[in-house]
Amino acid sequence: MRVQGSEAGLAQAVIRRFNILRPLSVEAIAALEQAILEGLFRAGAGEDLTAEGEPVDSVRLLLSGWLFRHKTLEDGRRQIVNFVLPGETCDAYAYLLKTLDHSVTTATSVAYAEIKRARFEKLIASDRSLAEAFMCETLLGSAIQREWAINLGRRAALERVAHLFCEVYERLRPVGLVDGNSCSFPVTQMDLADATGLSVVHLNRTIQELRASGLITLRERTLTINDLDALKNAALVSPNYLQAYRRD
Amino acid sequence: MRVQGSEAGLAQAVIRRFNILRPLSVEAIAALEQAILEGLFRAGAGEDLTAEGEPVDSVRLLLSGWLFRHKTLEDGRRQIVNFVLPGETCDAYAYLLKTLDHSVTTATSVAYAEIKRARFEKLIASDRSLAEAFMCETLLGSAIQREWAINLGRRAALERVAHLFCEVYERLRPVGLVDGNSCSFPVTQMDLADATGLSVVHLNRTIQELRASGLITLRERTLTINDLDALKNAALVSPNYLQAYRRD
DNA sequence: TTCCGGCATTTCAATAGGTTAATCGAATGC
DNA sequence: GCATTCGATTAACCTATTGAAATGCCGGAA
Repeated sequence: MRVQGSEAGLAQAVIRRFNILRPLSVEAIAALEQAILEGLFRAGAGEDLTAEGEPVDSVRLLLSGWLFRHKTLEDGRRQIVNFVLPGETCDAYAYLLKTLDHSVTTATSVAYAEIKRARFEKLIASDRSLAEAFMCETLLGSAIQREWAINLGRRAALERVAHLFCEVYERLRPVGLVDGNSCSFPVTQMDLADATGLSVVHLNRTIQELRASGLITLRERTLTINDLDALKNAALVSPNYLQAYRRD
Repeated sequence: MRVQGSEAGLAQAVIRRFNILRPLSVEAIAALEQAILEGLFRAGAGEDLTAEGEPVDSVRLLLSGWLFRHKTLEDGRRQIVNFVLPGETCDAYAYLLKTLDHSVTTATSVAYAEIKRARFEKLIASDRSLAEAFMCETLLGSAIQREWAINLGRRAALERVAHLFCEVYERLRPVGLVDGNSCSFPVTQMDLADATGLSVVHLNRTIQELRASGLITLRERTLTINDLDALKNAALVSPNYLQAYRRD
């Protein structure tokens, strides 16, 4: 759905995030904002933005709401391979590949900006820092993806879930989407199970355990981390993979 | 170790691979080859090329041999998050991030080319296709990483191992490193366990099972896939994620 | 030749996590 | 108001995978 009317402020998460990745000049920010405002869209929860096997010809920037990147096996087993959180880029440069290897689906209702390939290439050609910021976005996505690999491959259930909570919290923080020690967490247990590679039943057991230990509160789609250090400890969080989110 | 003397042919895997990612002009190929020959190195098996937490200031192209990308938890649990195979790029653009989030270690003795950041940037600025090829390299790495996520999260032991075998075979094929239905597979069972998120014991059992079913032969560091279709079937291989390896 | 170390293999007991299915509450549609 | 659906929760049972430890194998060093 194409967005009508004034939407000032929507681009804030993106700009904030990009500014952390690379310090941007005033002109670069204006150019980015301009490109965003030219192609604003909204979608409801549970809609596919792109499906595995399709070609893509544009870049999307998520302004608000959450997306899932996921893949499904023939027999229906599904793995959410990553979340896309507000301010993050959906598929920078993906038009270079023939087709997408995974699907992207809205977890909530979302607002996003769509920048067509030609427009995007003009944009990054116009400013070096902007191009680098998009590149960082891609690299950071890869780093997160690798962390998910060790999460799925080597962490036990409790550690996995705890880790995911920590990661989401730390990814939301720099764009201003955490409120004290709470943040939105609009994900069903089924989705959470598919993100952590667990069964729904065991995921539920695991969440109970985290609740019982007092580390987190999770209700009404809101996650509260009662003791971040303790949670990170329980999750065996790696120190380096989200570094680029921090300013020097 | 800096390589001395004539090393013609070493760059073949890289050039072959890049040419598949993007058709390259004669000049681009020459420039790439030139850059490679300027910084040839070798290393023995088991050496760290870069360690987690270090900054990187160059791009590496693997000419021969295998590398592991891996991460380790505090208590020693290790996950190999990907292999780097001949012809593949180690860390294009990684100098944009502060530090590396994972370690890269040689699995075998290797030859690689190291291109310093400034040299690399000059190289990609000189030719659009070359820049795009490096970009594709990065994107393809991400796609593979996502496939590893579903492998670790949702495939059962036998499927996981079968999938890894298929993937490696398909990644080696386009650079000319498969011989009929065989390819080199210089990975100990311990490493393979760390790559598939299994214990060594269970990995061993799983390999026995694959052998017993006649799908593969694995001995003396050589993998033979007796029936590729059957193996892919057992692995529930996804159709799209390696697409870019194929020419149109 | 012998000793040694790295790797593969086997065994066996223990368990983390999966499967199935039933229940419950809240929200939604009619 | 009632039926329906969706998500969360619980229970009972089951099995895939782990962990520890011992054994065997092979190639290299002395």
